[in-house]
Amino acid sequence: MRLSQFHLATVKEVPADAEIVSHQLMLRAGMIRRLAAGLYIWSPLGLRVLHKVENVVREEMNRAGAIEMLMPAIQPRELWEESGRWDKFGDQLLKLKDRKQQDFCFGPTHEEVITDFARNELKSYKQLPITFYQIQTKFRDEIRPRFGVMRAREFLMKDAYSFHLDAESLAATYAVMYEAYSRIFSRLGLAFRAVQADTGAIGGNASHEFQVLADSGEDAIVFSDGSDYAANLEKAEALPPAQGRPLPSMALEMVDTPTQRSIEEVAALLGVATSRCMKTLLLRGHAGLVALCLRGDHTLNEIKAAALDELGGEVVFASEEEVRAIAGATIGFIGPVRLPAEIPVIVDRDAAVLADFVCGANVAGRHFTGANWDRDARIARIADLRNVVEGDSSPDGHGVLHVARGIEVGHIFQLGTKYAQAMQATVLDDSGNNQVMSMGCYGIGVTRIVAAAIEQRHDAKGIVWPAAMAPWSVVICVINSRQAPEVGAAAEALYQALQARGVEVLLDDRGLRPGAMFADMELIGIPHRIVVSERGVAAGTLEYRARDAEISQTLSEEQLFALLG
RNA sequence: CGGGGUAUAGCUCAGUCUGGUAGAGCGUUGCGUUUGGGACGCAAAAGUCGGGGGUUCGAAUCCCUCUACCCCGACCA
Repeated sequence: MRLSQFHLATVKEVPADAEIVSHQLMLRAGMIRRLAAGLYIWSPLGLRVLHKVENVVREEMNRAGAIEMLMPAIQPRELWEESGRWDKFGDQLLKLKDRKQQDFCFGPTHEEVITDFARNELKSYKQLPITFYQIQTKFRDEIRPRFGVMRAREFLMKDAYSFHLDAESLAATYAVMYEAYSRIFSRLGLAFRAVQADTGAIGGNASHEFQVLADSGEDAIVFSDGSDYAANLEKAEALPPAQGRPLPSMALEMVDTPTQRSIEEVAALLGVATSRCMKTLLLRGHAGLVALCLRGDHTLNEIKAAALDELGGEVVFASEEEVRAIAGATIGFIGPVRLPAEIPVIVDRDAAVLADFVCGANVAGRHFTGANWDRDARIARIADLRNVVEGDSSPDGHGVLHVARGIEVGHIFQLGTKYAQAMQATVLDDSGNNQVMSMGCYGIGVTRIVAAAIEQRHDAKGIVWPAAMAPWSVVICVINSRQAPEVGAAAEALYQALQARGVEVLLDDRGLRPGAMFADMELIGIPHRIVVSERGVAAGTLEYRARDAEISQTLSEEQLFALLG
């Protein structure tokens, strides 16, 4: 590509609302332009990168035996009524009406459509297992789109769906997809981890997320240093503590804590560690309030809490009024001691082995010291309620957990029969009986990968693309060809020679001053740069510099060809 | 949806408190000089000051209202 014939739209300044590096650099490099909240135009440059990602994904899906197809972005309401998600999906589902006032939605995902397709097309167990996939635009009306293309409302996704006669076959394909995903992210040159995940809204059994490691990531992931255990923070189990609860050694005593409402303030006032304080949270359960107790230095895991029978699926904190009415104190002075008997106290495993702890007295401005379970407060039940922290034992018993940030770029699920059952997708088995098919689903956020790659690979000058994602492999920068025609001719010859070898080459023939040219090429992250100038032409050598190198080197044409393969 | 904020030239922003002829840098156009790390000179184009309403002799500025966008919390590829 001759740059003079392309539309490169780099800018020096960047809108103040671009918060993370990838968003800023994509804007500065001119890869994307915002159209509306969560909607982005992909410029010619951006599209080249997007296509690179798409092609790697496509190649690996094909290699794994999946078959490409394409489903409509717009889907009829009836299908979503069948699965029960028309209402359940919530406001993220963009609903539309056509001219006849019939209801449709813009697909946020395609389980319904593919299951409908499968029940019509698949009649016999002999057609199974089979995996379909598409690379297609999704729309989710996110509550808060942000970080540019990282969390946009409209985005490109590769979604695959597999169909099986039984769970064993599903597990086998799941393993194949797991491998395919690992290959994809490796080929794209990304540092990533596959972690065990909560199945969330999509539902089902086993599930893994593929997380690109980046400090700006929105997800917390944990992994063991003594095994290959890795999980989303939401999912990671906090093991019961090794030691049991010591015997009480202090008497229960009420102390004044007039303005100290937070654990930190109370601990500081009383001169005790936050780990000796009891954090008591009042939640609204389906049969009245429920108290959850955690050690003061631990945080509630809302996924674990939501799964408690008493809460039934969601975590809703009690209002200030409810707290005051029941416990006689405002938030900040709540504790398990002398709580009304109708409020069950569910205690975290680590909180349950505390003795002589500090807790709210259920009286405004007062806390207890020397509180002890059984003697002073009832335990209705002990459960795993907290988020694991750095240094906890790994749930598999090997090693210690570490916490990192990640960007979720892929997610695979064993859905089981959830959708096939609801939509009656059945096949005949080998004894002629109808069997509900088992399903797997496998998503990759194609657009998000582009942003995640930049988060991981950039420097002060701009993007540093991994080879597989670069819009062009090499750029030829031509210096002052207007006054030195032999320079232009040499650059043109090299351009032709590289093209003939199948190298994706960009010729910067814009006639800019060198500084401006170099800055642009570094911003957009071209991995290899050749400078053609009067002195190089005179010497018969090429000046080469890798994007991630500090200095240039002099190469012969043969050496360059060898380098670029 | 709750809480906070922003809206002025293509972009980044000043001007708003204290009402009085619309500003800067970058970018763009033309001419000239330049050509190894975002050049320089001269000239120029470019604004319904987010929309609507009000107060006033006079509104970017004060008041009301609507809209869009952004940030902090719950969702997800």
